[in-house]
Amino acid sequence: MIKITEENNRVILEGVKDLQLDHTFDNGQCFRWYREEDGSYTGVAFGRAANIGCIDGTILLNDVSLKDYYEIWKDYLDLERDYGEIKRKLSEQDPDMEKAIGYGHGMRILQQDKWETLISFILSQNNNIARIRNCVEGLCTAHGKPLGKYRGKMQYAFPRAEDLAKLRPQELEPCRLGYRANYIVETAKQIAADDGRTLESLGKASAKEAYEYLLSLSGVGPKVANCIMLFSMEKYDSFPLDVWIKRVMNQVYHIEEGNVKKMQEYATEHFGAYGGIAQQYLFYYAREINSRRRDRSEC
DNA sequence: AGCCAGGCCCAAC
DNA sequence: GTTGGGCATGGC
Repeated sequence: MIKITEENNRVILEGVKDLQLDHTFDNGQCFRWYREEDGSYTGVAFGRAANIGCIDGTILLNDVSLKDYYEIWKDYLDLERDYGEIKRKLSEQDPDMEKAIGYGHGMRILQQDKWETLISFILSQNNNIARIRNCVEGLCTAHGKPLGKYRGKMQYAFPRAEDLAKLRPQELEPCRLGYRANYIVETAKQIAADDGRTLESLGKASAKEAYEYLLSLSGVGPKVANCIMLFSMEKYDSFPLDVWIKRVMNQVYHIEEGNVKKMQEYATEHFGAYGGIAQQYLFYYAREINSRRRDRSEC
């Protein structure tokens, strides 16, 4: 059980298991969290800026009220889910999965805002993570509501659909989104048309229903749709197949390169309801061992 | 300096 | 229904 205390505009969580900040914020599922010198992360979600740190296994939600903890951060960090159980089941599948989970053991799938996830992953196509972050930040700075200065930097909410829907693609040129600017404006129009109601309703819709609606949006194909369902709609059987995972499916599970259908079937058969979570452990592991980034041990 | 990136669209089969 | 070229941009 998590022990929750509040003091000095900060919420302290003791007894949180299976959460390591870099595994969660630096695994490619989100683009607006920045690592500080002390290993904490500063970012914006659902229109709130915050800093999240970890000392000796205790999670510190800095500049967070108890009210916001219950209304936003508890679910955002997916703290009600038992990842120990999920990891145990997935680890039984094969030694490579076990190894990937050992590597990213503190990863949790954030429950992000649907609209923000939609736009962010349209921007992700044929792009790299470092630049996706710049694209998202540029979009927020240019078109998001200012939230005031926080930790030495002006912070902005993610832009609203109705604001982006008013733009001409050309007006997004300063954000350097490339050809994706057209998709952003088109999709913003589609979402703003019913004030985002359909998009929001997809959380309770079937995976099939959500998938079909998402594919109807400009710039959303199978891979992006699966990311949106996994990272913002709690549809954990969604299995996004990007270039990294395709590589893993080929090299580790020996499925012919490009046989997407067989890859999806393999995921369904072996990882089932937690396919998307399995996919994220594999993604993080595959990328980390290929980037030999600096060691980041922490609690 | 090139290669490549959490792919999708659209035309041509 | 499947396949392949084209695609803006900049990190590395």
